[in-house]
Amino acid sequence: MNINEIAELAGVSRAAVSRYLNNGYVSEEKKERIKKVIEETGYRPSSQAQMLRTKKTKMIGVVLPKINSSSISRMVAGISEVLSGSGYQMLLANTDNKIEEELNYLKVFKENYVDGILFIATILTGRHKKLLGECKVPVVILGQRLKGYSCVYQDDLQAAKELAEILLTGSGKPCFIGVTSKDEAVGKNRRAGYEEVLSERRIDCLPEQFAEADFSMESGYQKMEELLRKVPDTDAVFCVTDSIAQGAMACLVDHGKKVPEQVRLAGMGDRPTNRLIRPRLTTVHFHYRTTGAEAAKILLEQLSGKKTVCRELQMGYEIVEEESTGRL
Amino acid sequence: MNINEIAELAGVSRAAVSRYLNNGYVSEEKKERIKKVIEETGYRPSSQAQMLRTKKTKMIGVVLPKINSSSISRMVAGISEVLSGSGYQMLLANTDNKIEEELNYLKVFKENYVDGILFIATILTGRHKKLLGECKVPVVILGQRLKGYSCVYQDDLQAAKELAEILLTGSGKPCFIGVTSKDEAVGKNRRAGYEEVLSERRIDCLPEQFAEADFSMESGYQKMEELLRKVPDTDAVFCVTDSIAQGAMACLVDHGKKVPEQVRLAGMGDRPTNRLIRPRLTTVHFHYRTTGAEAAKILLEQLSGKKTVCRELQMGYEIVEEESTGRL
DNA sequence: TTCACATATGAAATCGTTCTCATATTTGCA
DNA sequence: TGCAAATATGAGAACGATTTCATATGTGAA
Repeated sequence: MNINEIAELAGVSRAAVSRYLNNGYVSEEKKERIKKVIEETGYRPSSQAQMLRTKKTKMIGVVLPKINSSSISRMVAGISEVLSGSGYQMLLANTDNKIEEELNYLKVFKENYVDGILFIATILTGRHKKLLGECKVPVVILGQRLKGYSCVYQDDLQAAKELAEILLTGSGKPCFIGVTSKDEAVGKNRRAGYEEVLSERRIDCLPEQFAEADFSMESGYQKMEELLRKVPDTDAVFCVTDSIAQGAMACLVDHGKKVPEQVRLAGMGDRPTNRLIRPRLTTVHFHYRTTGAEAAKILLEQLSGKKTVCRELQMGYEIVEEESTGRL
Repeated sequence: MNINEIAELAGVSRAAVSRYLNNGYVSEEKKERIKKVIEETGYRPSSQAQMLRTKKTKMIGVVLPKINSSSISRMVAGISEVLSGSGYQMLLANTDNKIEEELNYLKVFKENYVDGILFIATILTGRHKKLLGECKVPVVILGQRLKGYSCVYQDDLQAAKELAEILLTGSGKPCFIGVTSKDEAVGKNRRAGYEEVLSERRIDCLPEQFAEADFSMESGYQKMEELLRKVPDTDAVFCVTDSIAQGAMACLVDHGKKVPEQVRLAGMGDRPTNRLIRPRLTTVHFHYRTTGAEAAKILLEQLSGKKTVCRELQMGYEIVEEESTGRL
C-alpha cells in the first residue's frame, strides 16, 4: 500500500493525497473520498520515505551512561512522558559509561540521524565539546552545565553545602567519599560545596580524610573500610551519592559502628531505596524525573523552530533530613 | 555530501561507491580511490535513503511498561549490551503500563517501522495477540510465555513453589499478597506455585488470607495493613514481588511485629535494594539482565534470516534465603 | 580453442514520499 | 466590473541510496 495506490483508488492525484495528509488545499469532496480509502485500506505513509524527503526523522537520540541506574532511568521516564504524544520517538544509546561509545553515538547522531539530542553526561572532555559543537541538530545536556548549550542541571554546589551544614554540626573529624573530579557536577561541585562549609567552620582536614569511589555501593563499602583504617576516630562521613552512602552504611554496621551515635552519615540523590534502610539516611532529593521532562520540553521548543536561544535551567532540590545525621 | 559527489571526486560511478560500501565487486585500484575520498570528506551514507531503498531500518523496537523499574531497566541493559555493536539501534517505547499505548506502539511497529520487536509484557489481552499476529517483523516476548511466539520467561511457578516451601515451614496461618491474575506470569503462575504448596501441606486458607496489590511498595504496605486487620494472628506472608514485600515489611515494623519471630516474610525478584533492609529479605533472584540479553540474541538470530523457528527459553532462578523467613 | 564462471563496470530504474510549478477556479473587495 | 488573493489540482522533479541489467574482461578447465 503506497500513496499511488491510494490516489488511484480515490480517483485523485498522488499530490492530493499528500496534501490531505499534510493539511494542504484539498476540496471537501476529495477529502471525503481519500479518508474513506485510507480507512478501508489501513494505509500508513512510509516513514522511511518521509524521512528521506523531509530530512526529519521524528526521533530524538538519548545518550546515557547507564540505563539501570535509578537517577537516569527516572530522567528517561520524564523524557518519555513529554515526548509521548509529541510525535517524536526516543532512540536510546546506552554507552555503559564508556567515553568512546559516547563519542561514537554523538558522531552518528550529529549529522541527521535524529532531529535532536538529549545528552546525559557525567564527564565532558574536550572531544565531547568538539563533537557537540559540530552537531547540526539541537542538543540539550542533562546533569551538567556547559557554556553555550542548553542544559538542565542540579544545583550541586548549593545542595552539598546545605547538606554539609547539617552533617558537620558538631563534627571534629569528618571524612568525605567523592568521585572523580572529571565529573564536574558530582565530582567537583559537590566537593566544593562540602569544602566551603569546612572552611567556614575552620575544620581542618588531612588528605587521608578524602576518598574517591566510583558510583557503586561496593566501592562505597570499600572506601569506607579504608577510611576506618586510616581515620578510626572519624565521626561523620559525607558521601556524594546515595549508593556510596548505602555502601558506607553497610560497612559501618559491619564494623560495629553505631549510626548516628558514633558516626554520622549523609548521601545525595534520594534513591527510592533509601526508605528501606535503617537508620534512615539523610540525603538531598533532586527532581530527576522533572529534569528529564524539562530537558525534553526545551528540546521540543527548539525543534518547533522558534528562535534557537540557548536555555539554562537550574533545578531546585530538597534536603531530606533523617536519622543518620543525628539531629532527629 | 552524497554518493554522487563521492563518485565524482573518486572518478567512478555511483554504483561503484555503493558496491564499495556493500562489499560488491570493485577493483583494488578504485577501492583505494574511493576510500581516500570518503576519509577526506567524512562521508556517511544517508541512513534515511538506505532505509527507503532496502526496507530495513536497523532499529529494534523495545516496548516496555515502565522504564524506571529495576527489573525492566535491567532487561533493557541486557538488550543494549547485545545490540550494541550489532549495528542495530534501540527504539524505546515506554507505555507507562497503559494497554492502549502498548497496542498503539505495536500498531506503529508492526508494519516496517522497525526490523524487529522486543515486547516486555505484563498483561496479554486478545487484542495484543491479534496485533502480535499481524506483525510483519519478528517479535520476541519477554517475561511471559505465549504459544507460537519466541519468548524468554521466568519459571515463576517453580520458583514460587520452592520459595513457599521455605516460607511455609511451620506456618499455620499464612497470608498472600499477589497481583491481578491477568498478569499470567506474576499474577497467575506465582500464585499457583504458592497454592500447590498449600495443598501439599494441607494448609487451609480463607479468602481473606489473600490480597491483591499493584506493583508498588505503597500498595504492599496498604494491603499488609488490611491483612493485619483481618488476620491479626498471621505468621507468614508471601509477596509476589520484592516491592510489595518491602512495603509489607515496613508495615509490619510500624505495627510492632517482629520479623521473622512473629511474622515471616518472603518476596520475589531480588531488587538490588534488598541488601539494604534489615532483617534481610528472603527472595528469588531472577536473571533479568540475562533475560534481556538472551531475548535480543534470539531476535538477532531471527533477523539474520536463518529459518525463523520460534524459540522458547525458560530462565533459571536462585532462591536467596535470608533472615526474614526465620530459618537462618 | 572454447566455454563457463568469477570479476568488474556504469546507466538507469526504483523505493514512497513531499514539494515546486504551472494552471485553473472561486472568493472578496474596491 | 476588475483584480488580487485564496483555494484547488495534478504533472513531474527531487531526496540519496541500492539493485538490476547489459556488457566487458580475465581465468581456468575441458
